[in-house]
Amino acid sequence: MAGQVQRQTGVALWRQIADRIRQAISAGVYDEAGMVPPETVLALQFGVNRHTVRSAIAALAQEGIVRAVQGRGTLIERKERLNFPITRRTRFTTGIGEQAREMRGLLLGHSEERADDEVARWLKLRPGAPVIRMETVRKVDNRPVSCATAWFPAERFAGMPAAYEKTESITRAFAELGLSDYVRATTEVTAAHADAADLAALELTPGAIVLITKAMNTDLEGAPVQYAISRFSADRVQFTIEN
Amino acid sequence: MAGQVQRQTGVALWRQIADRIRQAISAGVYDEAGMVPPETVLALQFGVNRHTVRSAIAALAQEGIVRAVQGRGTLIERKERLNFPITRRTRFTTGIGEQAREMRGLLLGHSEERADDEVARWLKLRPGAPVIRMETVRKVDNRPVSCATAWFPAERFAGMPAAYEKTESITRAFAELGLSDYVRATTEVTAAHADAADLAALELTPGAIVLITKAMNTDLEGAPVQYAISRFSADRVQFTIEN
DNA sequence: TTTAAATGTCTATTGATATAGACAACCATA
DNA sequence: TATGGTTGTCTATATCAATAGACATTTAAA
Repeated sequence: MAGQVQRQTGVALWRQIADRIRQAISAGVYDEAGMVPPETVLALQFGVNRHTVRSAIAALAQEGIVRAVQGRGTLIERKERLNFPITRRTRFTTGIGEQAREMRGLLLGHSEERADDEVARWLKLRPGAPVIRMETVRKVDNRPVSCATAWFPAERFAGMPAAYEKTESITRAFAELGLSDYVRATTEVTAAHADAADLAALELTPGAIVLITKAMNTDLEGAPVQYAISRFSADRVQFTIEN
Repeated sequence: MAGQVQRQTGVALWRQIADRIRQAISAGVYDEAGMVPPETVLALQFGVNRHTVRSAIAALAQEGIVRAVQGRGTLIERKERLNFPITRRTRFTTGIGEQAREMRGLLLGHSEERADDEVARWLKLRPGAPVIRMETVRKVDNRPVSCATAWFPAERFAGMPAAYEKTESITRAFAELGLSDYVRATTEVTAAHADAADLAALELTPGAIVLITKAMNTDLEGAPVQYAISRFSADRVQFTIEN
């Protein structure tokens, strides 16, 4: 927690400080006390005014990460960061495992459309081939952790939206459609600032970071069955790649 | 490029716009013209004043990504985003492949110290066991793309810093020390805002995003030989996981 | 050589960000 | 029940960020 905060960078001090505190909480720096240091201490630490620290804490409170109690201090409410293993057998539903009590996928919308160049390349279709597109949000313990756009070959998986809405899981939806097993072929990972759609879907505060994956799943014969662009809240998620 | 820009988020509009334009350049959106759209067009697109766009472009010019020429327009100078495959045989040096002309690792500093709990857990040592720590920066075509802290078991790899400084590569340094082959066992990926150290080491502008990996390499018998925390400039890098 | 289109510069104004200080309200505990 | 430590609220001020408009300067092409 040594590095100082930076001015005139286009990123407000209160936001930089909020990010730093969030990270410290997540790293377990304040585990012993179970609360964040007093505002005056933080102000001294970061070399800013107490009011600036208060803005940062207000933002964290808005996210539900801390709760300030007058007279006592600022309590840590939540510090988890979910871990997603990325392997040949990556599945959202089972990947969570025992890290949470409940997980579900919600279908926001879907349509049948023609594959653009990117989708066609990943699904190994010709551009213009019919595909099913699904917009989904995945929630863990009722908190959204990722939103995704997924494409499926239309001929083979016409019933996908209905099956997903019923089962709330890609794995189970595939099973309903007769595909009992599939494997993760490729995953690309990048990061960016959350855009407006992310903020809404993931209930984030502006300036948040999202981890973005572009993933392709195939059946056991190697034929692509799904291409998906998923956006994960970087505060709530990390990936683990086991080779 | 549809999503609008967001106000009162602690991230200045000019910075959000700079990030968006940088990403668009990197994605090849402007490849045809070889230049960024006129300021007035961008202002309309983002729904902001032309002066705000100018601030964003000034920041990108400072990074050396674009060059504004009066009367002509804003030319794109540089648009790379390096791809790093993460596999069982992940190596920084060879992973770059033909994406660049030259790559080198620079040793910033090193020390022998005792393993803390985290390092001990990853290297499968007892806490307090002696380890070599190295701080490095990796450059591709003379531009820094990542900085890393790496730990090695001290008994086995005492000569690591010297070997790395000489060979500028982990793989070659291991070879010098008698380890001819190794494999990537685990990689964790997260993202965060760049901190002060990142900004300096990676020559970033404040507010930038870094992709963070925690990686463990083992020898062919499965014994850990290296644990490293690397921080990559998210603008310059993406990861690909092939399963 | 003219013209259109683009970036560069200047002034002025408004709102968000940050600092500064003072004091109120609340909590735990000595 | 005091007291010290903490968060909450208020006022005031300075600086940065963003908008608005006008006009100069440069380039490429008609």
